[in-house]
Amino acid sequence: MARNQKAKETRDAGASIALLWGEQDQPTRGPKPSLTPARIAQAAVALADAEGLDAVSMNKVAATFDVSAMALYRYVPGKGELVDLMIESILAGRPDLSVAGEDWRAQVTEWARQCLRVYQGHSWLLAATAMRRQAMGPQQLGWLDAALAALEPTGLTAAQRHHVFLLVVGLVRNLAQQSLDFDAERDREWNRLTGELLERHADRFPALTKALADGGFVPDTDPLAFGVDCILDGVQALIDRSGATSS
Amino acid sequence: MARNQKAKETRDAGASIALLWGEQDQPTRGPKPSLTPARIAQAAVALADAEGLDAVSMNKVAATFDVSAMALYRYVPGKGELVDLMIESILAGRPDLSVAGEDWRAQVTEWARQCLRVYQGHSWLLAATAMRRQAMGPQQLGWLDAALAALEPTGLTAAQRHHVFLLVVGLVRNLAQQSLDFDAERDREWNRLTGELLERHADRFPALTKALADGGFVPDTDPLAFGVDCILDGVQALIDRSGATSS
DNA sequence: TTCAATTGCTGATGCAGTAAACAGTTTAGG
DNA sequence: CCTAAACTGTTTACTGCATCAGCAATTGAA
Repeated sequence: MARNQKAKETRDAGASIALLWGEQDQPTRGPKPSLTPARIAQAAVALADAEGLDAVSMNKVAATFDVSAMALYRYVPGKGELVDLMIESILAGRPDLSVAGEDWRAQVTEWARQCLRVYQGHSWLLAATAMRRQAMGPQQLGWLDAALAALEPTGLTAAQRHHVFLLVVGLVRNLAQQSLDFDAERDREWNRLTGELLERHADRFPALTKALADGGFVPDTDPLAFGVDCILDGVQALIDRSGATSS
Repeated sequence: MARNQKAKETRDAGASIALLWGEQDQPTRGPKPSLTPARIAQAAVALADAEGLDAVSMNKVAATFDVSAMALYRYVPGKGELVDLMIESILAGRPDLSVAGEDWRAQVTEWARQCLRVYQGHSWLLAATAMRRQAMGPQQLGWLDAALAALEPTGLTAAQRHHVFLLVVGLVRNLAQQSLDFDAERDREWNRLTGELLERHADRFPALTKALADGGFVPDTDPLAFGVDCILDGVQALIDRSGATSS
């Protein structure tokens, strides 16, 4: 029970992974393929960037190549795998943290900033990663590796570094979500109406009401820097503590 | 452009919100309605709990009441709004933080623990909240209010408290995601295969490889406590700093 | 040259959400 | 009391989706 996502994940796992890693022997006989998984993924990304994730259907993607929908299935097992490829596609290139110097805090901050940039540049990424299971391809692993590398000087255990990584990713995703909601003007109406309701039920939400009165949720500082600093101050405290313990 | 989610969110926003808040004047004339939005939402939740979010279709939900799919549209504008109701339904009841005493750290920790319990009890919640825009109903606002209230003793600004809230939610959601991936046995195969690939390309992922060798990502402590402590240590540092500034 | 492998196509299937029109039920207002 | 309006649930139908099955054309290996 609790078969959370798509129930039909029974398709050959090996094939999907080989696809993600680009490790499939191409055929010798037969007509030359006119497409590649990568090109298909690129087209899908362009479509999603322009019209949102819902606009990405096998038909529409195929249409950009003047090809029938079923042709895509010669390159990609199904739509889910296509989404995986899309994700890998926009994560291409491991983040470059060298601009942040040697300081691990600066490096983690830079990592978060670049990650956020990706999310903001592709508004569908949030939905896409939530839709699919945690199926990490090489590019995604590259980002993970970069973050863990930045955290190595902290001296934390692998598990601890992983937790910190999760904290930072969570922050980035939340900020991305937030900035998506923010400039969606059709949500203004919604916020206005909810605001009215909130006033009417102010007694049920005392802290929230007070917070709104206090200037509300308009960020006064760079939210990313704030969040990362908060996390990393916590990490620093952890380092100090374990250092004190071990000495 | 970048019309992230469903393109057809043009349906009357006022009606959806009235539905969420239960603020709709019920009719006098006509046959007595045999259903209520709340009962429909409950049935949908049961379905999602048992068979996953994908199993929640208007048809299946309607079938549990021996009613045609279209009958549901007399109570709910569309599927999106139904999902919103499902979310509100399982968040019913504001979290009770009194067991944690007066300490704000303990209260925030307790909030996170209860929140995580909800996510883990309803494996579809992650996907559902990611699918929908940030459309908070009263129950969701209640959780937000409780968190903000717990953070009031910190003396942080409203915006800062909101950021901390986002950090904690991000943490909880990541942990939920993680524990979902963990006990999904059909992902074992996937992890095994990816592990092999990773070994073969160890040079591309030095930090990751080393981390795996170091005992990997098996959590050695309570991940929730670790994350919350990390965040709250950061908050404490922030408090100390601003206290020093103002004095 | 022959044949097996491979590509891309057409057509069909099943399920999803939902719009429209309709038939039956209840109550407010004359 | 009676009619008209409001309301409920149904049937039918439309659109779009992912995907399966089978076919025709192409191409390298034998």
